[in-house]
Amino acid sequence: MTRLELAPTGIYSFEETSRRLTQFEKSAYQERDGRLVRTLCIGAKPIAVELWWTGNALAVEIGEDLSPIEMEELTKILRRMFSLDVDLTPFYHRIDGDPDLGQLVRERRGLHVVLDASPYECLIKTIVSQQLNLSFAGTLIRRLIEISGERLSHRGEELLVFPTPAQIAKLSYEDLQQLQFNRRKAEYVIDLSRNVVDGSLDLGKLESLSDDEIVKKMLPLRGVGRWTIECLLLFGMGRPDLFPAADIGLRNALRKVYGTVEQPSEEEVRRLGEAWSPWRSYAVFYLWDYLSTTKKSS
DNA sequence: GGCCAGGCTAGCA
DNA sequence: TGCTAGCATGGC
Repeated sequence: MTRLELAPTGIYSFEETSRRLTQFEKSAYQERDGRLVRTLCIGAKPIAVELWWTGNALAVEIGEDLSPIEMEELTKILRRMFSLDVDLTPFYHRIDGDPDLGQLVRERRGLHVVLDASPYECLIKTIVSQQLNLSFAGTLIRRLIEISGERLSHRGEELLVFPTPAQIAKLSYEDLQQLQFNRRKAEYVIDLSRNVVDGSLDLGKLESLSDDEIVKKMLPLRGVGRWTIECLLLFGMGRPDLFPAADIGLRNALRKVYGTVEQPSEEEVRRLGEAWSPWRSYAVFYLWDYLSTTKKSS
């Protein structure tokens, strides 16, 4: 057995941060005895990790012994995924005086973005989610993992591991259509995975590129539009200054914040966003959270 | 029952 | 180059 404690940099609320995981990431995170349980891959080796908060650090427990190199890798993965090194102090200073966003940001103090385990996982989940309500999107993602992902036994329970590109590449379009994917979406997900497998798409190379370079590189891929790339940059790579101005959820959130009847246009949203640079990703993230935690009205 | 979902592509003008 | 129907189904 291995145990770690990872302290955050700056203000961090695990309560706020994990709330979203149990609400929107049910296919990846499960709650067991006050801990979050999920699978992760260290290199190619899948392991089950249990996570909880000690009061000032993220505690991690793994049911097996890891080598020092694996420990180092796991630490790196978790610090990145849970944004433990993202100090939000400058963001809070920037937003505190904002008459419209100030309050909703204060109410979520310490809420951090939790990244997907890899850019590939993020891309697949984002493509599946396009144009669907989040609840149904979650159902489709779970079904995809169930038919193609590996199983891992943990405390007498079976946990699912997010499939590798090779595992999804092996599926047929009809396999996914049977899960209620539409034909095109089935093609996007499988074709993209096949591109990763045959080496024509190297997602590992994205890390060294700028946001704009990544947009240029990814846009020609079928099924990948601007919104999808913005989500990849935000939730797959943790880039801090993304603003998906066309996003319907963001526009709904802003309509609610400003109490307007009509949704703001993409252009208006973009202009509003400029005030929150270079922290636009967190402004969007808090607005999305605001939208999903307040009742729908008008 | 109808319209909208944290979009995107292909086909048409 | 710009516009829009169609997608597959759940949720409200």
